[in-house]
Order: sequence, then C-alpha cells, then structure tokens
Amino acid sequence: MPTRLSNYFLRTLREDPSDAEVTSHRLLVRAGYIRRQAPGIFAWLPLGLKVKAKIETIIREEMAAAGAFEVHFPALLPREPYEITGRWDEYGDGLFRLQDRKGSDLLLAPTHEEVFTLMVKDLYSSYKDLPLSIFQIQDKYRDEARSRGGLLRGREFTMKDAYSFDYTDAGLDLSYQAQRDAYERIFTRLGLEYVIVKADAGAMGGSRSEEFLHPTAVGEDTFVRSDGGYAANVEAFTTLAPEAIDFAGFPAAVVHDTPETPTIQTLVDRANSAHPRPDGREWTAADTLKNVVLALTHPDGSRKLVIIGLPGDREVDLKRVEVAFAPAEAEAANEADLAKHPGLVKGYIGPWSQNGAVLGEKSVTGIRFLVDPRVVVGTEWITGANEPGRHVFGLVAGRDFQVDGTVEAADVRADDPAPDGSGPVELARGMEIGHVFQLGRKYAEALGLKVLDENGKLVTVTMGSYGIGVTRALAVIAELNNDAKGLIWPEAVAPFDVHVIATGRDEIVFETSETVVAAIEATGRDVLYDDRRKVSPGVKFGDAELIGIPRIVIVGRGAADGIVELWDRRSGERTQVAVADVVASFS
RNA sequence: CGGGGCGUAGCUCAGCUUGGUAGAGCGCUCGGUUUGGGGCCGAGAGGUCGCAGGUUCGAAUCCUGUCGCCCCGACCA
Repeated sequence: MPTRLSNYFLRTLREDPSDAEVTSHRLLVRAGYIRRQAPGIFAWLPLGLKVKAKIETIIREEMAAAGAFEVHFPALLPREPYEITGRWDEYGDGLFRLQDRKGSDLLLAPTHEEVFTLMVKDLYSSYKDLPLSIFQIQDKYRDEARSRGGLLRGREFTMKDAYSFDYTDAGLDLSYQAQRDAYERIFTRLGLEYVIVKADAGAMGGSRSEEFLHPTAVGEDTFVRSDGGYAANVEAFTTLAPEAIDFAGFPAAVVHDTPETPTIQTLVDRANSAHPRPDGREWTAADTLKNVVLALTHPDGSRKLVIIGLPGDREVDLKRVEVAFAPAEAEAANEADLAKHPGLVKGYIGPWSQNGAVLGEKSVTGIRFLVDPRVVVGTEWITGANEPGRHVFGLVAGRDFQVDGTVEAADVRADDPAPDGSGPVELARGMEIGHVFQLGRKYAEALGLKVLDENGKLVTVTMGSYGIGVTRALAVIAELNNDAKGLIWPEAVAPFDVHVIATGRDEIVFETSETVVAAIEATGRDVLYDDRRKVSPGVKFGDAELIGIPRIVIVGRGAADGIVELWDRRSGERTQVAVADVVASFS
C-alpha cells in the first residue's frame, strides 16, 4: 500500500523556522523530517525516520560484508567501567551523569569502548575466538558546550560504533583495514565525498587514527592537503624541518639596544632602521625567535611552565598545543606564573643572556624549552636578551643555545610543505563523518581483557574503534543535496522511491493515479502518494519540492488521455509518458 | 565561558522609540467557490505579550533582575 499524504503524519512549514540557519537544519525542519525538542536534541518524524533507516541499512550491509556482528548496548550505563578507565572524570562536563533512586551513579554513554571490552571479556578467553568485530547503531549522548547546526552537532545523535578485538598487532592492522575499506564503500554509496586525513591519536592512547572528513564550508575541522596526496588534520600535521646548517665561521652573536620593542612588529621595524642586515635584505618577522610562555596543568594538578620558541611570523595554535601536551592542559602563562621566574623579562625573553642560558631544563630557570622544528641547528635568530629593551642578534641554534626538544605548536599555513614531500598544502574545512582508530591495548589493559594464545600464555587483547555519525551523515547529505525550493535526496537514501501527485478534481485523475501507484509498487518501489482532494496543485508541487523525493510523477490534465508527467526533482525536467510506460521509463 | 541577536496566536512576524489594555499573513474550524504553481469570498476558534519584581491612575511598551533560544568564538576520543 502506498503512503497517502491525505493522512500521513506530516506537516510542512511554509516559512523557514526562526531557530534554524544552517541549510540542512532549516530544510529538514521545514519539510517535516525532524522537530527540535531541546538544544541539540531532535525528534524524528516519519519522513526523517525513513531516511535514517536507509542510511543505517547501507551501514549494516557493509558492516556485515566486513564480517562485523551487530549488537546493541544500553545508552544508560553504570559508572564503574568508566571509573576504571578514568573517563568518568576525564570526559569532564561533556558527560551526562545521573543517579538512580539509590544514589548510584549512571551515565548516558558518549561512546562504548568500556562495555564492549567487558562483554568480550565475559564471553571470550581464547585466541581462537579472535579476531572479532562487533558493532551497534545507537544513540550517543554528549553534553556539548554548544550544539550547532541542527543535526550537525547534537547532544543526542545516532552513531554506528564498531570495535575490533585481536591478539596481535598484525591482526589489528587487518581489522582496521577492513573497517576502513567498509567506510569507503559506505560513504561512496551515500554519495558523500570524503577525504581521509591523518588524525591525532595521542589522547586516546592509540597508534593509528584517521578521520573521514567531508569537505564543506560548514565543517568544523580544518585540515590540510597537498596535490601529491597528503592529507591531515591540522592537529596531526607535522612540520617538514629544514636541514641543519654548518655554522662554522658564523659571526658571533651581538647584543643591541632595542628600546620600546615588546612586540615582533616593533622589533622588526627597529632592527631594520637601527641594525640593517649585512646582506642588505630586510629583516622580517621570520628572522626573529618568539618565545611563548605556556602553563601546563597536569592531570595530577601540578602546574608547570614550558616555553615554546618559534619563528616570529608564526602564532601558537592552541589546538596543536593541546595535542602536543595531552593529557596536560595548556594555557597562556599568567602574571602569577611569570612572577615566580624573575629571570624572565616580559617582552624580551630569550634562551640566552650575558650571564648564561636562561631557558631549558639545565638552565638557571629550569624551564623546559621546546622549539618549532624549523629552529634547526645552525639557524640564526634575533631574540630577547633577557634584559629590558635589549635583543641579541645572530644567535645561532646549537651554538649559542640548546633546546630540550621540538614541538608541533606553530600554526599551519597554506603553502607550508607537506611532511612527506608531496608539495605545498592547502587548508580546507571539513566535517568529520567517520573516524577509524587503533586503540591498542589501553582499554583491554585497564579492564583486564586477556586471552590465552597458541602457547597457553595470557596476552592482552588489542582493539580498534570505528565510528560513523549516522545523523550527522544524514545532515551532511541534506546539506549537499538541495536547492532554493527544498531537499533533493540521492536515490539511495530518499524516504520514498517515487512521489506521485494527483492534481485536478476529476475522478479520472484519481483513478489513473491509483493505477500508476499500483504499477510502481508492483516493482517493489516505495511510493508516497499525494492524494489530497482539496489541496491546490501549487501546494502539492511546493511540498514535493520541499520533501525532495528525486522521482516525481504528476497525474493531472493528461490523465483522460492516458498521459502522465515524469518530473525529475534534481534537473527539473518534465517529460510526458503514457500511463502504461511509466514503470518502464524508470529503469 | 566571552561577543552578538531574539523571546508577542500553532508558524513567520508587526506593535515597543513617544505607556491607554492585542494585530497581520499563513495554518486551523465551518460554509461557498476554485483546481497545473502555495487561488478567492464570508463566518469563527486561538495569545496570563518568556518569568519575577518595580515605576505609573494605567505596562507588550519604561526600569531592574532572571530564565530560555539562535548565531560567532572558546571548547569538543
């Protein structure tokens, strides 16, 4: 039986909802797919549910093809497993926590590593049972500081999360690859362009991690890519360090008075006017070494300073810093932090002074000193001399100062060279729609998931986790497939296969429509039939465009002659066809 | 958490500057008319103007506080 619009649970809105700005959000609400319940929380109406189910079906088929079994866990879980892995606390405000009547702590799961691990621990104890991949499609809860864009970033959202279990690293590589391949097939079937980027793996304790990003201006992630095929999340980008330079014969560093030069720009101006380069070129910000003082708060609560030296034309990227120092949290040092180190002269900080090294664990301050990878041995710098109003020129790395190491903290810019030598990179915005992740043994270790191997020895299992944001993918598809009139679904995920519209008041129109609908349904297609009697054609056309089923059949003024119209939602093209030929024209 | 915008009928909004007791369009109900682009006519139902306090004879309107929502940023395995 067709779904008849005359009594379907659907109401389209004539105007844009006032609380939706992002296209997908606006159209999904207006066309009657979803309704907002609370910020970042949505109810699903019949149309929306059908699209969601189609996406899930594609995912299920590909998961099955990849050998993964479907399970389903509760969203409401006890505290204990998350306490053991530390995530009860580490998740911070992002975790929905609650208590039952007895006062026991519960949470609404943001993701399920712990309980999947425990389930496998419960049931399996031999290497013979591995590898294993299991997955679920289930709602996740994260108390986002700011949900946005309707379904794009919600506090409740549907996710496909899969977990793999192996007892060897090689096995994990295979399981990971199987999921990764499945993701490529899934996103291709969904018609979603994607870029696989290297992602930061640090915070989750894993070894390999890649994100599937859909390139789009509404994306929240910035990534870089080169023409030569390199792609990485900005957080995971590594700087291509230049070769070390032989500094033999370089002139000795010299200190100049540089009054009133607390910023890079004032310093460069002063250097050019008072101390021009011997070779006649202009000094630029890139010739200066900027030393940024950060305060790191470690998980144990201790607060320590670290100083990052980077070329003066670069800014510190706090996201990259976050990754570099995780799990410690980094922020700019405050006055109180600086007050503890009177040797640091604000605005004139540098690794060197007349009295010896100032920065570094072996220096008088003992403050850890890390530099940008571009600061290689033999590079010459203008930097603070640790005296008010004075800078040192020609300070050579490796000769005049030593460092405690390098750090990826500087911002990434277009035209920076890709680390694999594949050329300059460009910056682009993307929306994360999938993430594959080698967790390694972190969770298995914490929760005691071990199996006996071929030699009868207990070995800790190694795991992977693999996520797809189902509702986010739906939103991205909507974001990608629409025009000024409404949605235009790809056939693979459209809520119905065909939308039949009866226009006019003559009985022949409705009789013909019934014939057409029945013929289409006989081919196994799902039909939405607009059989509303007292609704004008304009309203029906408008609704059809808003709802966005790609294939529309209009039964109207030609009905008496056995002629109907095929309307391609995407191209707008309409062609006349005999009733008897409607089905044949679909193939 | 910082910045901006907004809370008036089911929806989209006007009214607020200059205080006088509630409006429009759409939607909904009834009757009629109309049927290839959101048509027309008539009659209706529907709102403690986010909430609380204050000023005033009188507050949607002015003042104070508060709550909520949206956007940008911070944040976000």
